[in-house]
Amino acid sequence: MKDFIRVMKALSDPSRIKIIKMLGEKEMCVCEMTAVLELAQPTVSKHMKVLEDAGLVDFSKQGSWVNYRLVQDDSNQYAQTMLIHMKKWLSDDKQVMDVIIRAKSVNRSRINAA
Amino acid sequence: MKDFIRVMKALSDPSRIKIIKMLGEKEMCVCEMTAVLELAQPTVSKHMKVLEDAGLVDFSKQGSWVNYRLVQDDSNQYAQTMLIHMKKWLSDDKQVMDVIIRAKSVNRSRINAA
DNA sequence: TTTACATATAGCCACATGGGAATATTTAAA
DNA sequence: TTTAAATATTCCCATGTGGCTATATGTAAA
Repeated sequence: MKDFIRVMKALSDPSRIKIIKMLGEKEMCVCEMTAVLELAQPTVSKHMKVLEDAGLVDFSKQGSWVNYRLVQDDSNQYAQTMLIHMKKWLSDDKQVMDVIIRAKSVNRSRINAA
Repeated sequence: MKDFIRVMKALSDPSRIKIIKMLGEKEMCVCEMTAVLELAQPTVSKHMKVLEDAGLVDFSKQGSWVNYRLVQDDSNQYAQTMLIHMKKWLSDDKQVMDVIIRAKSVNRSRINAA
């Protein structure tokens, strides 16, 4: 029950939905998601922890960057099933389309250059 | 986005999950669910409104009783898909099994007889 | 060892939400 | 029209949560 509810709660927030949809397109670091979502960096970090605890995302470290990606393995049935649905769902949502477009052009090495 | 999140939020609470699982077995009125869940009646009514707004349940009135049931039609894709998963998911959960057993023996005409 | 950058954590605030008691509303029976 | 039962609504409280700023931690380059 708790595992299931953790997944449902994780998917109950617009910012986290946007993150899931962006990660469906490509791996991203926290600073890239922060730039695209226009949220404070700690806010994004907190969201990533919620998603990770739910079994929806994991990450690999690359220098000081943390690359987040959607979980691939089948260790959490609820998370995996929901991720499969999320591939199709909300793809035509205005807010989602907007962040995906901006995610495509974001560049981690230029974020703080402006 | 809002429709989707409404469904996720509706499924983010243990009491509402128990209600969904019970309604998967049979239609129930508010007084029956109140008895089985051991919650106050207004609490159950409020949960039912959340589930209804999410497109997960609807009801028919029978005298002063309100019979709630899982939505059957396909008007809300997210709700329908989740209900299909819920048929299988959490069926072996201890809390869920407990309420289902008690739901089977509850009798609306005897609830206030004790 | 500084310095700079990326990320995480801690602490705070406003608001959402699950719970209950009290009360209003609805419906049928007396 | 009372009366009684089922349900919905209102109001309140404690807790959870998304947002932020400030700060700590980690990592690599100078």
